[in-house]
Amino acid sequence: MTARVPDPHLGAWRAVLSAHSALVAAVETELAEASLPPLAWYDVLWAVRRSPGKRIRMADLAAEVTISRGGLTKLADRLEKAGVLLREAVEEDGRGFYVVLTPAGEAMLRRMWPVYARVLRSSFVSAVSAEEAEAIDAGLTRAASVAQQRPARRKASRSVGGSPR
Amino acid sequence: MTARVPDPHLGAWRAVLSAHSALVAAVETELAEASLPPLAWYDVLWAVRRSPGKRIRMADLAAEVTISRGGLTKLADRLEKAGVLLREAVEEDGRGFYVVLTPAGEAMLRRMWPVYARVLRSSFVSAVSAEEAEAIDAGLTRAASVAQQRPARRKASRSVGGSPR
DNA sequence: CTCATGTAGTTTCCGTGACAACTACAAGAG
DNA sequence: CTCTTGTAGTTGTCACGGAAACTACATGAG
Repeated sequence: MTARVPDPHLGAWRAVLSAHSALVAAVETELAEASLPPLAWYDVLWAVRRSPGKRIRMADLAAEVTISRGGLTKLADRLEKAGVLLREAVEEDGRGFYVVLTPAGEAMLRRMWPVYARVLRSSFVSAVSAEEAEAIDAGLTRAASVAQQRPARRKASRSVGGSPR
Repeated sequence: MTARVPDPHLGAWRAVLSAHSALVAAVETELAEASLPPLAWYDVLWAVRRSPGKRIRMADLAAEVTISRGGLTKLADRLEKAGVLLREAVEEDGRGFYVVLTPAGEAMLRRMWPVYARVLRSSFVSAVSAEEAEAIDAGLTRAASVAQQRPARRKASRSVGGSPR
């Protein structure tokens, strides 16, 4: 029953799981305490903000934030209702929309990032050395890309964070 | 208020997020293809199995698998209905239950692990060097433990001013 | 013993996301 | 053109999990 996964790797994988859940939970908690929206909103806003032209098609956005297209439609509905983004019809393609941020959306991003960053600094930066960070980045980026090759079928979870600017 | 997070750490955090989502998705896919239950079931079964005496209280189990108590009640209901676990009343405490595995539960675990392990080997072990694995384990385990200190709501955190106890 | 308070687990209600069916438009073949 | 097939996005349905109210039992003060 001990299917061979080397101990160091098994330990590393467990660490990934617990760091992920602990940090995401911490970020969500801090955002909620600051009366800010959940991390999912940040992911979407940030994905739009960093896209070329600061606009992005729904399907591409869904891929960016690793959510289903149907799920994104509803998430975007909420964001639009909150006034932080807009859907603009695409001239050349009558089926599609560009998602763009409103000024309120940009502002929201600027309010969320410091909270996110504070958690990262206090829990992640403080606990991980620069060398470890390099190793984590290198190893896990490779693993993620290998794992993504083989999405026999899909499913998803959360995505990336970064600094707005 | 440009909350700065060092680049290596930011990159590492992004890598954690994408590796987590890609690998979890891959495992879920493979489990589904093998007509096996989702990862959440594995987590529960495995947590029970590795507990001292191979039994564990509901609340402790909830903490182990990072799920709310209410959520665990329902998950355990499904598992129990599937015949893979049982709730045994605790003699000394009329409120509580021990969760224990049935033989079918042990068998389920033995069928699930090879699938899980296969994905880990093909996506994680193959992409991550032993040294990187060590660094990932060390760094992320530390980060997780630091992060876990804080997601709990502001309790009597008398960190300031007064003398402790 | 009795009462107040705390704890274990369950239940109710609600928000969210996956999946598949569906609508509208696009694009290439003939 | 027109037909077929493919793609973008939305909608309906469903399963799952969180939060808080709730029940039953435990425990310590008096």
